[in-house]
Amino acid sequence: MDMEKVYNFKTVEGKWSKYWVENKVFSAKVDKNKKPFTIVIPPANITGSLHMGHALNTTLQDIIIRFKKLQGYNTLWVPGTDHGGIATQNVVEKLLKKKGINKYELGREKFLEKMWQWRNETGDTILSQLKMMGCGLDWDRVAFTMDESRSKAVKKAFIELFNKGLIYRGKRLVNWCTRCGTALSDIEVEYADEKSSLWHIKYPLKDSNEYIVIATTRPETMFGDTTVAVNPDDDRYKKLLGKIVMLPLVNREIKIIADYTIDKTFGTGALKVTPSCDAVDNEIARRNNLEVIDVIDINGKLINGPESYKGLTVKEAREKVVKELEINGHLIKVEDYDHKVGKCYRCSTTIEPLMSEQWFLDVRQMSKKAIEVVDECKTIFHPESWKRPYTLWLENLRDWCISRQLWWGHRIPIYYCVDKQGNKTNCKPIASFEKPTQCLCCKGSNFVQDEDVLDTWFSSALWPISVFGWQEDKHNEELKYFYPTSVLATGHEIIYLWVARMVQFGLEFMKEVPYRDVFIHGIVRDKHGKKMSKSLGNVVDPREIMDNYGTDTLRFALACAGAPGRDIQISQESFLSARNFANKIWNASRFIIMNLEGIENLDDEDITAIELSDKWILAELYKMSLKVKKAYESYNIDTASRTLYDFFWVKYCDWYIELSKIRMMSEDLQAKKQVLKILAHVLKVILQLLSPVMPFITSEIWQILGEKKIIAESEFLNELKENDKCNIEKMKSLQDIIIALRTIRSKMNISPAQQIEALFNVLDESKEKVVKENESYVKQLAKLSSISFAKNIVRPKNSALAVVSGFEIFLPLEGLIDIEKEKTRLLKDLALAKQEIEKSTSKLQNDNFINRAPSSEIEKIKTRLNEANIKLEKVSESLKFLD
RNA sequence: GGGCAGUUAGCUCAGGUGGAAGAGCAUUUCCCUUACAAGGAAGAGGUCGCGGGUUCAAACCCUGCACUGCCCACCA
Repeated sequence: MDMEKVYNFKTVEGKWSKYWVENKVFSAKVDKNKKPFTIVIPPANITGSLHMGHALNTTLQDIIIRFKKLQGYNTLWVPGTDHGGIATQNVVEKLLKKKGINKYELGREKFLEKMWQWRNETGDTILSQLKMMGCGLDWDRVAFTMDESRSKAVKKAFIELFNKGLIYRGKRLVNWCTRCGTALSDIEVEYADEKSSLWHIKYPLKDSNEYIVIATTRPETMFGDTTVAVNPDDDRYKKLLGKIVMLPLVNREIKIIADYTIDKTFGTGALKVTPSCDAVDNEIARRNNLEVIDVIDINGKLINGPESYKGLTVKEAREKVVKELEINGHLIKVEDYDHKVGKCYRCSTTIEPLMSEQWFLDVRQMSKKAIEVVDECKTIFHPESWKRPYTLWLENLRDWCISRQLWWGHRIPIYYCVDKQGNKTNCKPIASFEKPTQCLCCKGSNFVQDEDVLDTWFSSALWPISVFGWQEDKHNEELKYFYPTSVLATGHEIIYLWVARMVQFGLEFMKEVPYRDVFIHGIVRDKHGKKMSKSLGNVVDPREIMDNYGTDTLRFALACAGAPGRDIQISQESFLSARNFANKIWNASRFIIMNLEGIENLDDEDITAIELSDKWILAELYKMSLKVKKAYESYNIDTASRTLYDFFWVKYCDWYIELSKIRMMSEDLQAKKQVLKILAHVLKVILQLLSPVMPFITSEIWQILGEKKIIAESEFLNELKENDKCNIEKMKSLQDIIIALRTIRSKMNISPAQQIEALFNVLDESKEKVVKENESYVKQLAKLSSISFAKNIVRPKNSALAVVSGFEIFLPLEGLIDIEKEKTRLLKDLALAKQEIEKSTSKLQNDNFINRAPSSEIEKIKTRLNEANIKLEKVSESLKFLD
């Protein structure tokens, strides 16, 4: 077998990603004899190309899917993309704008053609990137939130909800983005700090010289004021309640009323109430039956104010109002004031709250049920700490504004009856899949469809049921088998936008939660903890990492990067160790494979552990395997990855392979076969356990090892239940000796090529046997020419000393030893021993410790004290000779 | 204003149920020893944010506080 010295990921990765797709390795069918394990991918927006967030999200899901497949589940991971509503429309709008095309001039139909063209040309970019990443998705099931079937699901859901009376139309205060020209739901508004001013304005009382001062951040909305509100307990204003004030500049009469929500301590304690521009004010107006006067239109320009203001932008109007108030002496003072201003989550334009006719979804019942199922652990958050934010959000949720004044999206399946002139009649609108033929009220046959489209998250919320064909009429086997899905993996930024809504819709339409587990992972940040963004220029492009270091490297680095639920910081440097790990795997495997050449009949079935090192590595392997599997099961992907790394590098390579070298290269074919069997077995188990994280390199090596089934389709090898802890302890003694001797060699600068002899003075007879039996280990790894065991050995001149594992070891180093260095070393040892004696003694002299600590703990301390005492004695003795 | 996380070696982070502080990177010394220099061996580096408490024993449990980050919220 020809294996390069440095792992060449490029050829390996290309080969396997192609293989998995072409051979439909991850395709799944209903199979009632097998348990399903299902994940639906969070559908990426079609504007997207792979960024670190996707890379993390999909890596974690792929790890879970591949692990479950190895465990024998019928796994299914459904791929797909999202049409992405505003985000996508914005991208195409911008592209057209560059070409000088305006969407309104183009018209709805032509614009949608452009949208579809764009979607068809670039919308699958991210899917091909997921293939490159090796994601074990079922590529026969690619879904798109706006394909025919998913569109049907959206209509079906809308019609059902409408007919239940849960979807209603109403004029309400909504979040309006003047740039996107659409309403947004409450969660689509992001708040940003903005430096502004607080203007204190005099509102004069009618027929009086008195006035009340209000404080506002939005003076330009004053033309929509319908009252001034104060707290009923505010002594300053009690006498003014019910009085009339004259609204400055327009001299309209408005009343001073009391409302308990007014904060006496803020501003002047008096609030100008503009019900059409502010949610709080709107509430006050509702409670007090106040008039609502629109002052800002959907273009962000003033209406209904004085003639000279009409058509001004908010900014222009503000400047003008302030100036006029100042001239008229109404402006008392202007304070600097920082506050949060709502911004569109897609284009960052300042949101104007304004009155608008929209479709709303009544979420009260759905929210209640969505909270219940999480309380009852029908769906479990990992980590659990996300349960509370989820619940709190649902508890305070207001009805969902689901209509958007966009063109790209699912057009609302509502039809209005129109008369011959094309004007809407007063007949009841009809929710329907197709244009109705006859009006139920007036028997008319002319209809127009609602112009609006649905919030993109409406179709996302249906994802776990729509991908399994809930919308299709035929009896649905797939939905029954694969739903509820097993786990949803996502970052915490879309718990509200998406996760909660899927639970609501899943319960509403299926009477069953959409997934058993929700695995919330962190958001990828740069090495300074900043969110990655193009504007900050701190983006680490996963494709670049894949190109430079390989996909397995990217995946491993991400898998290790953080504990569940915590944001992770990642930098170029963090990929180096993963890259090195891949190379280490390659070379260790290459070494085993080289030695396997020409050896036949290596059967996993009859592995016999002959030596201590064999028993030890099998015991460690068993321990590690349990730990890794448990970690995968509980979504502790970082623990699984790190455990594998450590085991492979330290236990397997640094110790077991090193200890096995002699036998591996031995002339004795029996001995050689025996050790290679274990080496190969351990390697295979590691490869299997690691394959979910690093599927490429493990698949390749697995194949080179001669396995017929590919690793992804293999089943976990049985661990040899070698779990005798005794062997781990025995090995520990030997390792301690080896390390002690290596330390001396290193301190004395003895070249690795130079073999030295060692005299082992036995202090603890119980250890003698193990070390004697395995003295070759010590000789080999500490590079000794010979070891002689005896009792009461006299210290040879010019020798170095190690007191370890029940031995006093002398290394005669005539001509090599540096007496001063040895002295320093021993003095340090001595100090440590003294410290230990002090600590242990004081513990053992403490009656409370003796009475209350478990006996095993007391024994441990006694042993420690004993060893320290021996060390102290032997080291001081030795120091005398050095003078 | 609430809620949630975090604070451990120079940097990035691990540390189930409390019993002598760990890794990677960086750093020092030695070594191209026939798998790997993207490597091997050895070392240096930490009063585990601060103050109380519980306990024989606290990085870990309880309680204050400080700082950082995130999310939510109608102080105009």
